[in-house]
Amino acid sequence: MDRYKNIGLKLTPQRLAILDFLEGNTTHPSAEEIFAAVSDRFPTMSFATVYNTLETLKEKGAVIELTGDPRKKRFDPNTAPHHHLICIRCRRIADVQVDYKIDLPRSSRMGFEITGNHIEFYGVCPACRKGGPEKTGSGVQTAGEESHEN
Amino acid sequence: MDRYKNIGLKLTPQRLAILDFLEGNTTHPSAEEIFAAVSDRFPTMSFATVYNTLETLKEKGAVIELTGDPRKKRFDPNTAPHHHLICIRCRRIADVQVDYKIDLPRSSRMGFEITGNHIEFYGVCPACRKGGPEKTGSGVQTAGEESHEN
DNA sequence: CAATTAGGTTAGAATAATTATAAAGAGATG
DNA sequence: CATCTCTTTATAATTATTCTAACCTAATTG
Repeated sequence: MDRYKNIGLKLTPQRLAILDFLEGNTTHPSAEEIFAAVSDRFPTMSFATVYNTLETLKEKGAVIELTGDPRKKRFDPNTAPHHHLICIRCRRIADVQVDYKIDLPRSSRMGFEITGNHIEFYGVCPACRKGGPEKTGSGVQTAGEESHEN
Repeated sequence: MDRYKNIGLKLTPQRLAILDFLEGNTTHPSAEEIFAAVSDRFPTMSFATVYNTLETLKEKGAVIELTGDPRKKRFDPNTAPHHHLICIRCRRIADVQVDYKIDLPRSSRMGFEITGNHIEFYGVCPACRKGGPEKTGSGVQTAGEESHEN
């Protein structure tokens, strides 16, 4: 929690509650899940505060907003460079700590100034493999991607 | 267009109009943009038809649904394996045809059965570099990712 | 050709997620 | 204490997407 003291952020009780829930959390929660968890111990919490706080934290670089789940925003308190493994059935997201050196050749940059990259691995998680969860259907961003496999 | 004849799909005028708009389109349009473009030439087009058709095409593997824009769904008629370069300001998405061999070591797969992967490169597009477009703010999925750079 | 069936399309309602607004609160400063 | 700034809250509004029910169309059958 110390890491938040010096980012020029007023640490209100609500923000602390959110930060406390996020700290060390590897489930990549959505705004909804954060709201649910935090309003338990903090019944006056408002949904707007969750979004406001997340937006602020994002600007300060204390959390990262994830893509990969087209249905809702998800947030990751782990701001160190890492990639993700996404279940195409239930949308569960796991961390991938493997470090890849991927460079986009200048000739392919289309004039963009590159600031970073992120790899999404797709797959079926153990639970879904046994006909488990599967709350979500619609496989996203998977077709044709198999050939990247080895 | 021939590629669509044999995927077991009834080629109605509406579907043809959508397919025609998508064909060779590299702008990764959203449902909204597709609707706007197609209802020009086809004023009776309904939004539901756009979503229905895209969902059907996705199931048939004729288009890919993209992640990378948290605000809306986007679709890519290019189903060959490729990656994307995303402007963190205006959310424009460009194709990256470079082929990367990235493999997730078995020890990092968390029991997932891997089906594919997708790299998102982040950057600032030429237009936004000159204080151009920038319709969107909120940089997504960029913090900490710089260190993947070379 | 009338009746039937199987999608497909449409308009509009309904949902879900997110964002905006306006009023109230809390803390710091002069 | 008055003022200022920022935060929080409740609620309304917006946006994107999905659902529903009625309608349409083409193919099929009798």
